[in-house]
Amino acid sequence: MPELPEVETVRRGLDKLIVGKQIVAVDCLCEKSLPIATADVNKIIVGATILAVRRRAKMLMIDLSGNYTLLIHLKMTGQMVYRGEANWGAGHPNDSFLGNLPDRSTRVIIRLSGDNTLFFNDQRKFGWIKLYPTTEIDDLPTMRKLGPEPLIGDPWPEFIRRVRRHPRLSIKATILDQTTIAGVGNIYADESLWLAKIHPATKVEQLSDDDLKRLLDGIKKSMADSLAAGGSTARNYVKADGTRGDYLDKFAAVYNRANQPCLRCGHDIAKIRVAGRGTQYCPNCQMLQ
DNA sequence: CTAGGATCCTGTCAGC
DNA sequence: TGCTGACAGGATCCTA
Repeated sequence: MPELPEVETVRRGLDKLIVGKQIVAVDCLCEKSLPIATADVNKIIVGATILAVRRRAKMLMIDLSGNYTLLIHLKMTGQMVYRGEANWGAGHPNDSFLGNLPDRSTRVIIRLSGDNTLFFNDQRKFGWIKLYPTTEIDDLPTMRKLGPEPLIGDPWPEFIRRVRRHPRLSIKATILDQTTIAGVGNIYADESLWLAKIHPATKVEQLSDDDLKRLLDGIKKSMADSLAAGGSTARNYVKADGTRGDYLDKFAAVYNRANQPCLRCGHDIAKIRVAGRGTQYCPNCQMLQ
């Protein structure tokens, strides 16, 4: 699912397409995906104009006129697809990008002025769209606790302070924790650990500040590279012009490459379980300390 | 407080 | 073919 680069890719797409448009109607096909009272949907969302699209960690914020904001999390399988004057989609990669919509993964349909439509598709129903007064967003506990943004400003001082809070935890579990650093998921965890030559199961207390500096650099590099290409997807991605690209062949050094040769040393990439997640790494380059 | 595990859902794939 | 279990890129809640 969408990690930071993918969510930022969604944000950039939506920013171009929906800002300035009015929400004409909202169709809720799955209550769990849109836990907002129908009365509020009709009173607050319908009729509002979209002012801005923001992102923090893996969450999207769509600011509406009337001082309300839609807070969106795509979780594992959420995606946004826009149909109308443009044909665009980003998020979890599957054929819903290209097929007729709505389909059986469609959870919410947002109808916009100018006969445009925004589909929120989410196969596993883990994602959601919530509504808050704009001024309350920053005060939400989940927002307040988030670690620094990897690609904004200098995250290092906060990153090292927050990593060191968990000396006995594996480094992979630590960086997957959104309160350590924002936006890292399973792909970028594995990729950045490979770049830094750190075994995913290493305890934090075994790592030097230099190790952790390399790891943060790896997080920044893998995310920046992915973002430059329009966000990764495991199988394919649909670019703004509707064509498909293949991320993994170009970027991923370890993710989804079990039993294939390490791009650095040629040793077979191994797959193990760390922090309850499938974990790929090079047993030769990434030694356990 | 910490760390580990179960859990929310649907779909796909490997193995029998 | 049909069944079963494992697994999937997230994050929260529960337990010890």
